[in-house]
Order: sequence, then structure tokens, then C-alpha cells
Amino acid sequence: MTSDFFDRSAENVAAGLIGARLLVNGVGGRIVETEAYDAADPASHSFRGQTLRNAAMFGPPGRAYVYRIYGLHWCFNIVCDATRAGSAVLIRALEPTAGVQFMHERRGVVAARNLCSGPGKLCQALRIDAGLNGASIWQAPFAISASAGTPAVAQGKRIGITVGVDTPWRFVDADSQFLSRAI
DNA sequence: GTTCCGATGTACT
DNA sequence: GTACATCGGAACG
Repeated sequence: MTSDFFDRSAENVAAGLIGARLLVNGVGGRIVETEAYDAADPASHSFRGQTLRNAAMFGPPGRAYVYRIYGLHWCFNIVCDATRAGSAVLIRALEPTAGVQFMHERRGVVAARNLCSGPGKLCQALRIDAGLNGASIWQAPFAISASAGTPAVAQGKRIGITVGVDTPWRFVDADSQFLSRAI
């Protein structure tokens, strides 16, 4: 994976990330579910312009955008497309492969398939919080690398939004048992 | 399996 | 005051 991987449209990055390996301090796994957002998209935090919270979305590609949702969970995005500021990919689910014992400690007693099967769960399992907002994905504590094989990427509508609901910018590994829900 | 609901920080009307 | 890129538990079938 080269350093310009994220410097293209969010939907391109979102599809290309399926199967990639993501670690935070050595804990993580295979990305199996993503969603794309950009500044022309009414469901995106960047749609109404830059604010203190979403400032990372308007910065350079390859940085983390981490925000609190519903007052208690964190969501983790990676910023895309330098020429169209305000685009990012939400990482929604991982297949746990590394540091699974730490995930269980942080998440409590849950089945392996529920350790990282949603954006809030994934952040709790990998201990992603506001301290990583704006951090480069190419530097510690992050580590990211390309997919080993060729996953069966399927596309569908995004989850949990009330506008832009028909934009099919959710991408999953169709064979994965670790999704937040089926496509 | 499904639906309903409470938790509660931050942005915005 | 209202909405929100969520989650887990309770109630129900």
C-alpha cells in the first residue's frame, strides 16, 4: 500500500480498503466493512462546512478523523481525496486477527464475531479515541497494509443515517462473518 | 429472530 | 431544545 492510497475519492478508498489489515498498537485485524462520505453528501459531517469537530476531514489524506457519537461511542474514519476536501471513509467492522485477548479485556464477555462488528465496538476494541484524531495512519500506533487475497466486495446502502440514504456507499466483504449486519 | 428504549457529548436550530 | 455515521439489554414471538 503506497502513501497516496487515500488520495482519491472516498468511495474508491472505501472499496479498496476491504481486506486490508489495520492495527492499533498491534491490536486489530482485517477490514471487512466501510462507508464513504464526502462534502457533497448530506449525510456527511463535512456537508455543512468545516467546524472544530470535523476539522480533520478538511486536512490531508491518510489522517484519522475520530469523533464521539451519541455521547458515548467513538467512530474512526480515514481522510481521503486532497482535491475534494471533506471526504473520508468510516471503518465499520474488522475481522479480529491480532491481540484478540486485549479486545476481550476491553469489550467484556462477547462472542468473537461481536468484538469489532460496528464502528463503536471497533473503537473500543482497538482503544481508538479523541487522542488519535488527526494522527497519521502511516505512523505508530497505527499500522496498515494491503489485502493478502482478493475479497468478494459487495456494495449497499449505508447504516444509521436519515439523509442520503439511497447512496450505495457501504462496502463489505460478502463472505465475512464479522459484519455489523448483512448487506 | 424482532422491536423498543435509555445512555448522553457535541453541533446546530 | 433537537438531532445524531451507536450499542446493549429487555420484552416479545
